[in-house]
Amino acid sequence: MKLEDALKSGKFRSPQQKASLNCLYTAWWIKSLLSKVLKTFGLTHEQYNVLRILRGKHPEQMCVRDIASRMMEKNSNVPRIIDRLVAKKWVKRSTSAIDKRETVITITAAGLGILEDATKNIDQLFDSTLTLNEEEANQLNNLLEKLREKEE
Amino acid sequence: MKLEDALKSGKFRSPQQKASLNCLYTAWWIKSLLSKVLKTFGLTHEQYNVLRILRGKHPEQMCVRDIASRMMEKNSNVPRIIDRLVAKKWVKRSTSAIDKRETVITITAAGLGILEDATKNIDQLFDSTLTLNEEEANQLNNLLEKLREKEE
DNA sequence: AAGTATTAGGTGTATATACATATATTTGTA
DNA sequence: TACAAATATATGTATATACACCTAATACTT
Repeated sequence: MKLEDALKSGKFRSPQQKASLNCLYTAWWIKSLLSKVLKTFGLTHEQYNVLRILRGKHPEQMCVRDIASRMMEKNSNVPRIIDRLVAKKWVKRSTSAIDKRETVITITAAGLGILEDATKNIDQLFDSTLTLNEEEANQLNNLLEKLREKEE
Repeated sequence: MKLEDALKSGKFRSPQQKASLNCLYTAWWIKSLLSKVLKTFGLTHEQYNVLRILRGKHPEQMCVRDIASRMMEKNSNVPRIIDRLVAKKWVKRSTSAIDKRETVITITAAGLGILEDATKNIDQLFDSTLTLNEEEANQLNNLLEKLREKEE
């Protein structure tokens, strides 16, 4: 669907402005797809992101700050997301012995299990829904990274 | 910045998967840029979106449903966003005479004023920060629309 | 070593998303 | 016409974002 139709609006100031809005809309669209699957596992997008980050280092633990620095949305309130994951017993929280300010987080076996199941479903959905071929995906990645070139 | 650096992660399952994440991250990045400017005007991203939609039809009024259908994030809770805009006197809310179920919204002169000021600032920021040329922006638009091809 | 600055994480608040449900009004139909 | 179904919006709840501020622990400075 063209962005004009999605937003019922025909006017954009420039292709560059349209590209920004298109990117925002596409991200919303992808998130909706994701959430539809994650919901069946009792996960939110952000909780899923934290679990994936933890699996990346497993069996090592990670402190809250390390997790936060790997989050997509850099303002995520990681302690609160971890609250929910602890409640569901998908991660464990404990205080670091070396630096008592630090909270260290470990993903549990149950957490690894739900992550694997959810990931399998998401991968399937994405493979069947996202229609870019490899070359187009590479092009898109390059353009997005160019767009963000003046990143602080 | 490459996505790998932004997320401190080197592993993606495929260029397609990376493209999805890249899109989510870029959207977050664009939103942050936007919010930085909007904040100085006491506006949020969504409030700004509603004001722009209203200006598009001004001096006509719009009902809540019409506004909602033009929002980027289709699950936006438009009545609540309008609450905040009414409180700041940037829009007026009244009941439709024809269909008393409908609430019709009009942007005020103050609303148009703040919108113009904010838009001027945003356009400047974007023109100076987003580095794609016209051809690249068009390419990006095409790829994003292709990505969403299987849109319901 | 004492006192200050910095750092890590937790907590509070306003606004938003996502979604379920409630209420008022209108439409359609027997 | 009366009543059921549909529609428009508002409201409630859990979770998230964005950001300010608080507390405890560590590091730095003199």
